[in-house]
Amino acid sequence: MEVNCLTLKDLISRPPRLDFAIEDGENAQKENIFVDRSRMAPKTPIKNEPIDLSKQKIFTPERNPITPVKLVDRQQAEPWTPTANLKILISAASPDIRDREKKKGLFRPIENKDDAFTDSLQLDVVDDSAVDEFEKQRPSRKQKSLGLLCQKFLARYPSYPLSTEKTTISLDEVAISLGVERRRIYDIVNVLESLHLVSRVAKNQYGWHGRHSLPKTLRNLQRLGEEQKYEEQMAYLQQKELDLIDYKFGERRRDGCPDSQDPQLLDFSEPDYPSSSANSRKDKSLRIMSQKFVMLFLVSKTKIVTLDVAAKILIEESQDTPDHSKFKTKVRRLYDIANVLTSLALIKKVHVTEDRGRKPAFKWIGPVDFSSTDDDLVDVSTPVLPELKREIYGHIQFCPKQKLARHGSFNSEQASEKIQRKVNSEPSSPFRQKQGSGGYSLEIGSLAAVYRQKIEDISEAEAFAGQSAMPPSSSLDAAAPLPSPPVDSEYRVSPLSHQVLSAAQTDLQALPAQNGLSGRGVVSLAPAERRPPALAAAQPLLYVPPAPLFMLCGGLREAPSPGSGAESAAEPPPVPSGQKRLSKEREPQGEEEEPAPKRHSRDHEDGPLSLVMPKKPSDSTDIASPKTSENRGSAPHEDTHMNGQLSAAKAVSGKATTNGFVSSEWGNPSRNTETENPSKENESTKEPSLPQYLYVQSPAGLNGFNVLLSGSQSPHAVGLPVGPLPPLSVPCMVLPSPTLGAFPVLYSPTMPGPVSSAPSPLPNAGPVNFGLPGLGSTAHLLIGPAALVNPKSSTLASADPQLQGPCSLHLSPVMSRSHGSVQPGSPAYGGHPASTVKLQQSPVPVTPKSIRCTHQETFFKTPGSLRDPVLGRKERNQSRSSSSAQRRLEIPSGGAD
DNA sequence: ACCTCCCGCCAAGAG
DNA sequence: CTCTTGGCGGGAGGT
Repeated sequence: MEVNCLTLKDLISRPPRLDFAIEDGENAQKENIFVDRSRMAPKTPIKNEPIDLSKQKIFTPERNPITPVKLVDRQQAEPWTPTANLKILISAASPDIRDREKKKGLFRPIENKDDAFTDSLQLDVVDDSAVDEFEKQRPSRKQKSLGLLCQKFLARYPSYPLSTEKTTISLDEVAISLGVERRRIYDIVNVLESLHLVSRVAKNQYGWHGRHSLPKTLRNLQRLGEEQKYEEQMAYLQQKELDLIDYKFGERRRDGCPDSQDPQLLDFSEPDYPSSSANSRKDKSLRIMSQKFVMLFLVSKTKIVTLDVAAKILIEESQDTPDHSKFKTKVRRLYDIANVLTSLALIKKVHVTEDRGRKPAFKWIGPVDFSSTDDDLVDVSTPVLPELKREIYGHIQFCPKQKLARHGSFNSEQASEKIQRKVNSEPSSPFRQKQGSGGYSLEIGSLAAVYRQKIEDISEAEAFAGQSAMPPSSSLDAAAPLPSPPVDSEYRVSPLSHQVLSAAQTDLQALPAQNGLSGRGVVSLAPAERRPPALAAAQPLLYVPPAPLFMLCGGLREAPSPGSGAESAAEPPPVPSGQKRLSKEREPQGEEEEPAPKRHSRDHEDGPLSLVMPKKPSDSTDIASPKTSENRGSAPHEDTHMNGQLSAAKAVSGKATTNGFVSSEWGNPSRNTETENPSKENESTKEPSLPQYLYVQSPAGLNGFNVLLSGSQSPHAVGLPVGPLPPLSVPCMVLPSPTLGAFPVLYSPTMPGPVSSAPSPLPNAGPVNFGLPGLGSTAHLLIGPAALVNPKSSTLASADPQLQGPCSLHLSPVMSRSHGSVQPGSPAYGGHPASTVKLQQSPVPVTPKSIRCTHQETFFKTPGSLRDPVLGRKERNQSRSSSSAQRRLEIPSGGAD
């Protein structure tokens, strides 16, 4: 509270101008802000007002000539955005944290400027030094870029929301929250919609689907692109001068595939997608352009598309007369689209040098192999949980024989076959074969083999329903949610002592499993029955389920909690306990996806491998009492699955029953940043500490799988109290050594028993969260691509789910390279898919957002409800009133509210 | 000078 | 008619 007061003061004291610029990172970003500054007073007051309000948000009422009222509305309480408040509080609470945050800012890549900016601002404010800085900091054009905005946007939602969750996106809210005009949001949403990441639900409302269907969508687009013969067109254009070519194109197009189809095409995957009516304005929509643009990449052998070629093709298709202005316009649009795609870590900027010179181009860095989709996998994995399918894909899991048997759907062989089939099949996609797929396939194949063996071995084992999913192309998508296996008990780990683990951290491999285990931790493969009751906290034990389980997944993103968006806004409620908050914050944002170039850069800084705890948004309360339930098993798989994730998050927040696992990491280093500050928060939360893992080399019974036990992370760092460890809470990871190579592992501490229905979003947690079915709620393994340790790549794996995904799967070299190549600065943080994280590096949880969850969720989720909240209404009204100015968003409320 | 692409006008669409 | 969407392109920041 005090902090808040201070903040206000500071703000007030500042020169008015500064205020504008500053605000939250969010606000800062607004285009409006700048505009306002320059124009404010003189020019259109009306329009400006809203803006001003938002910007000024409370702090500088006086300043605002225009809209004093709002100030009133806003309570004094909210000098800043909630997020800002949180940050402030945090910093006030801990100088260390503050420092860390600062560091982060420094580390952050350019893209993160916003965040950095925000952070710095806040910090500055606190410090008082600020003014100058403000001025300096005023958001640059880049800070206001669509790509950055998109990252923030993505950060609010889980890449792989639980199927059960329905996240709705209120454009108004988002715009407000992000501090931009709605128009900008349309641009983002349109592109996302083209990939079916979102779908329009109603006016001003979109539903968030996440990346679950991305592979499928891409596959469809690829197919369409092939049908359209885009590859040929591109090749043709590239060879010849665009100008000359044009007309030819037209001819070809007609022959080949009708453009008209395009709109339809869009529909393919999701129902929501309203088919666009034919020649309406919509035909030219950004959505369609986006799909076509993506198709070009998917069809291209080089995976590189130059904007001029893309523009040409688009113009052709649109049958517009190819005049120069049209071309220019197309290119502008392509940049818009490219920015969003870059934020999704699907493409990255490159330059192609040709005779003519350097041409702007983009390279596809997203998933290349879409072959394995959920469908098949579904069968394998889930007779039980149909729903999981979606969530699953991209993940490989092992299913206990029993379950399978139970369902009667198949036996181990079948399962393995399916997997392999999946992997191998798909002749249809050239890409996969071509690119990295080879490596990928191999891996999968080996995994499948392993899987099969395991299954056989397991006969006795307990069952848990596992789903085995192949990692589809999606693997690239970083954040695939792990299906958590629900359940139960089979795998338990007792917490390991930190010390022991710490040793491991440094060099996992150095420690033979045996060694490590012998002392404190024992790894035993035991069926559930066997598993001993909870161990004393001090002694860590690892039980390994008889069958190996595992695997990899894309990122985990669990919770879709909309909350992320709330970040700024959501935060409002004072954080009850610092701990809780922290834990929450850590949450990466969903965004995992995100893309965030920044992420990687940051990531490494702290954590070695990190675990990512999903934070659980809403249930902070729960958190407190972790229920370590050893037995969560009872829960249905679905539940478990969800729970697992949630639980993990909770656990984290909760203090991780375990030892502080929670704090340590956030897994997502890369996660972007997202929106606001979250990153800061997270960081603060995070610990620099190393990840502690105990590496056990293929313990007997594991068939070559290596087990990583997470050491506790230094809870202290986070400030989380180290609670008694719940007996089972030790997270562990089992990796097939040979096959997988080093993966970053993220694990979530055990979850508190109950899984809240509301999933917590782990936005950025890059790492994948696994729930081992056997484990019970307690043990969840998260593997974050970022987290993955790859000896080879020094780069940090970005937390990004997206990035991660690939990593975990072992992208083809090509892919990895490309990622690596990604410019750090570029928004495409995604760049390091391949990168394996060094152990030392822990992915830094980038996303602070987690904190908000609870509040946020509500905030975001129910737009309708949200709106009601004062702010929303006001804003709307205002905006509308201002409607004359058509679009200005009024952000007065400052989203924060 | 060229690449990028922010910004917001203003019209099509939706309700 | 009001409000939502979003095409469009001027013009400015970045290199």
